Amino acid sequence: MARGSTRPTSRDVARAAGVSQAAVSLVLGDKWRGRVSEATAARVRQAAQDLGYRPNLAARNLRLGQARTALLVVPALTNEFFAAVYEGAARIAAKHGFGVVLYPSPEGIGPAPDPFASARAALDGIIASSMASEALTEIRGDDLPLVMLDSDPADSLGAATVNLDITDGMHQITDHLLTLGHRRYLHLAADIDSWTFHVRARELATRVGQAADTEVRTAKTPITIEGALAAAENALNGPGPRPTAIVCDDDKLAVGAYKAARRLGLRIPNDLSVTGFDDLALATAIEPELTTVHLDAELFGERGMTALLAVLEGETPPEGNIPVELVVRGSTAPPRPS
Amino acid sequence: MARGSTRPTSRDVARAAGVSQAAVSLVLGDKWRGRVSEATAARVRQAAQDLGYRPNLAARNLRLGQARTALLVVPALTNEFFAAVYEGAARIAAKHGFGVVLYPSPEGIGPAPDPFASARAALDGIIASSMASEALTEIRGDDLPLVMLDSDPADSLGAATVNLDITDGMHQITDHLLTLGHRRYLHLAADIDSWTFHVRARELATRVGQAADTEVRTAKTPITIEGALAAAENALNGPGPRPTAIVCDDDKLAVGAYKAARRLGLRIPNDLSVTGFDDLALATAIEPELTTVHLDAELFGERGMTALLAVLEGETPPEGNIPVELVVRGSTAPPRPS
DNA sequence: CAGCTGAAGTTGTACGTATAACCCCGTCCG
DNA sequence: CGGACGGGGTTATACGTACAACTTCAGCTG
Repeated sequence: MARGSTRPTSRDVARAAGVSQAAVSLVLGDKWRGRVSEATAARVRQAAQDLGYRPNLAARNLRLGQARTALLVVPALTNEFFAAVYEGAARIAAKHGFGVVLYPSPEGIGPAPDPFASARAALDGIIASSMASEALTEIRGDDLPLVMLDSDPADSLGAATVNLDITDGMHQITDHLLTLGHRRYLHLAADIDSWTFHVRARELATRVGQAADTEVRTAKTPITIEGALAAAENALNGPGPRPTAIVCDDDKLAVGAYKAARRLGLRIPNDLSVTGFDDLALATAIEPELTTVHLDAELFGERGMTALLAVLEGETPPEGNIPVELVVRGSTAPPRPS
Repeated sequence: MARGSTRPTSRDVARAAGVSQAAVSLVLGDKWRGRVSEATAARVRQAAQDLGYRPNLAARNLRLGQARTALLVVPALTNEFFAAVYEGAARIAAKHGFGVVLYPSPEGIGPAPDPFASARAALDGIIASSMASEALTEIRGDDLPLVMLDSDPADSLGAATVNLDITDGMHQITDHLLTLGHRRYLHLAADIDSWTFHVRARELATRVGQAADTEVRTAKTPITIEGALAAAENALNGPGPRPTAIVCDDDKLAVGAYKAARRLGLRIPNDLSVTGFDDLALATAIEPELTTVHLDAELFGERGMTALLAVLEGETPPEGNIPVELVVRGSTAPPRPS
């Protein structure tokens, strides 16, 4: 681990500037007004510059008893949505001199080998996205401040929660499809026991159920294109009259639905309408472009970090869901008259 | 920043177990063989468990003079490719008790407000992916160990480099298309001054140029679907006989090519062959599925971290490019006989 | 039984920083 | 002219850990 010549410390800077180490700390910490003369301050800054001095973060954190670092726990970073959440969170964090370190889920990296590795970075707080709380308690020390994204506000154990307005998103989708005249639905559902997906299923069922002569079939699948393809094809081939619209829990599932439709010779949107959820890059890559609910993932991350910072300051984080918006593209149309 | 009751320290554990702080450090650091009795060791571990003790990383890092943390610099995390690079790097890092912290490019987060924020975490080394070195020098202290991914081995200023075998990837593509019989090519090129993209252009030109009666047109575009669409449409409408194959620097650009083809009423692959590069999730989402070069991004990240660890140990990192593989799907076919 | 050895600890210190508490000296006021 | 005051610093200390150097004592050997 030999780092050639050891890095200069504040003491080295002090020596070079002909002052005490404390003075260096004062100047560089911007707390020198009325304590150090303008001239010496300038000398110190120059010396720091010349030596290429960088403060030792470990020492600073130790002294201050805080790390200015938050942990973001996400299921999978390769999902564009969570990458955007990270970027939003990191942007706000940077504004406050905080860093964000990632823990891409127990699956992605494996559980920490020993109990200490889980505390890899010194942490001030945790933002957990779409996570079951069991996995969390291992990471969370005893009482690390916690903000939960995308989780049931009802049982978040006192942790602050930030959510997208999923409910409204589902309402917008169903209203759109009902207005177009669809009556027979297939719900291509993510096979994950998670709050958001529960909400989606529930809202879809009740909302559609309020109209007359409607029917909702459900097919569960892991969130992969192949899984969705198989599930959709299977469900579309099922008995009884074929659904005219597929509501997918996720854009990726919609891609599977597209492929199933193609296999069965159904044209989208003429023979079959398909909707997604998330509005990932995928949505506009496929043909026809996907009608889906746009989620502002970056804003989601920003709000999460804002909430965490509030908690750290002892304030109550702001309430309120983040609005979402249905984006109507080419994958939905009125059902073919039978 | 009040964290209710302060966390227990090794001294608290010592008190609880009736030993000295040093003994705690020994036991928990697994260096106690022949220094502490089995019985006391057990008592210490129990006490640590009971108190929920987590060592203070800042203090440990300060003591050891190392952070066990690497910085990964990537252009944009929302690009699935770089997210995968991260996961690979993080996996290897975790195995060695290292953490990985991200710096998603000057663009993504903005330059660090003050020179110190750039050193947010205490770092042992840097892995920079697809970056110009200017942006780096600001972050890199004076002599932080550096590994460069996806950069010109010839002018990496002594830093270790790890690369995918881009050259071979381009050869595989061109050989595939030449064998199919294509003679007129459009190169949809990323408008970025970066090593990889230079290599791609160069290899395409020379390789295709070696065959008789061939022609390569180039259209530059930013890496966005809309940009690629515009560039491709424009180029396809250009004067002279129309290209029969579009070679794209990137899968995302291929999506633009698909859209251009659709607009012009050209069917893929019958009227027009299209190839990508990267093999992102996009590649199998679009129809027909894209013939592209598969890059193992995770392995790329793993190799990058392995190289960095080697440098940190004072060893010479392993050489050799990572092999890539052409995946032939449905977007390429022999050109229509004219 | 003096001296040595090894087990089982303990004491002490250093890492680099931030800051509280102190100090010195020139000025100004009463 | 004594003392209060403030500008411009300095000295000393603590944060929590890891580890080198020391201590203590029981058991053994010659």
